[in-house]
Amino acid sequence: MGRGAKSKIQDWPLMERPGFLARRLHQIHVSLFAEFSVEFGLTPLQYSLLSVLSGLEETDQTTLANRVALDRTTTTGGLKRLESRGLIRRRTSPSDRRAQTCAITAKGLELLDIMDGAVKRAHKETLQPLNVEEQKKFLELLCRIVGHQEERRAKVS
Amino acid sequence: MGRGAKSKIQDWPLMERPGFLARRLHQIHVSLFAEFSVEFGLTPLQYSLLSVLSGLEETDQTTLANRVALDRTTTTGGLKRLESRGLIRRRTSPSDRRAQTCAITAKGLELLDIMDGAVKRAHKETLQPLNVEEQKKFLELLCRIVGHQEERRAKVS
DNA sequence: TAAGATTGACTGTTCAATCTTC
DNA sequence: GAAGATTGAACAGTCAATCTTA
Repeated sequence: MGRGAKSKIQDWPLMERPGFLARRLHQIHVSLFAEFSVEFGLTPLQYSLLSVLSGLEETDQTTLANRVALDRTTTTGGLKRLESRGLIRRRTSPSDRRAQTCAITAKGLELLDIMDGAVKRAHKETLQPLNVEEQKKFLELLCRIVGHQEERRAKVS
Repeated sequence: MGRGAKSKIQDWPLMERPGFLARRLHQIHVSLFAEFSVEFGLTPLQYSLLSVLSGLEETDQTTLANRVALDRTTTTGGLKRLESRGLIRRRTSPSDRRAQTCAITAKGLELLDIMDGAVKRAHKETLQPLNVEEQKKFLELLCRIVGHQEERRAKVS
């Protein structure tokens, strides 16, 4: 039972590796999102930021980054692109001059409203190969993985 | 039943949106992969390329890109990084002077061997929040989604 | 013309370093 | 010093344009 006796990883098909499948799933959704909503010029990330902002009052960037589970740097980049299109506004926090706060604009709310149907279709289409029960089960399991790993991350950092 | 009667997307929690969860799952795996194998300096993508190459003879880049479901440009980038570390070698195809072929080197095979355990742990840890049956079910559903969407992609292009 | 690859541009992602403010 | 943000570097991913060769 020395080393070499167990199967090597190159004998493990890509389609059975969780990491590979995770990358593909993400890739597929981004592709479908683009397909359904190219004309709006928002990426899934930018859309997430905008839709979360729509449910919040003026918020500082760190809080927002945590909400969408993003690096602060990535958040800054996305917000800058949204700001340049007038979909959000940013300013220095009046209570803490280190902090930047941001809020959605009327134009941003309007775009969200217009995109609503296309975005829902993109999400739906991602799971389309499964039947309704399977979709429910899949989302439940996926949600548990993400939820637990978030706790894990919280412990580590 | 006019527009506005149905629930807006901002009332749809991120943790129930397939696209958001897909991004998070991928993010989590990349993070775990890094955690278990920083010392080897390979990313999951580079590892995929290397491990697929280990099971193939000298292969042209387009074939390899299709195998790992990657854009040709992304593949080129990854291969260049592997080549610069001497883990693979590339050359112009003798049969078609437009094509580049690549093959793994002894050094590449050796690295794969050393990394084997860490990589398996990273994949395993990604699904750790689920019990064994759930993991099996989850992978099965995930695999079906990716498989079907691949057929879809094939049809479109 | 079409196929293979590369380049450049833009976005996303993380990390380290830095700057400002607390 | 610590907490906010930004900048720069490196890698990943896609697309359009270009170059070479078939």
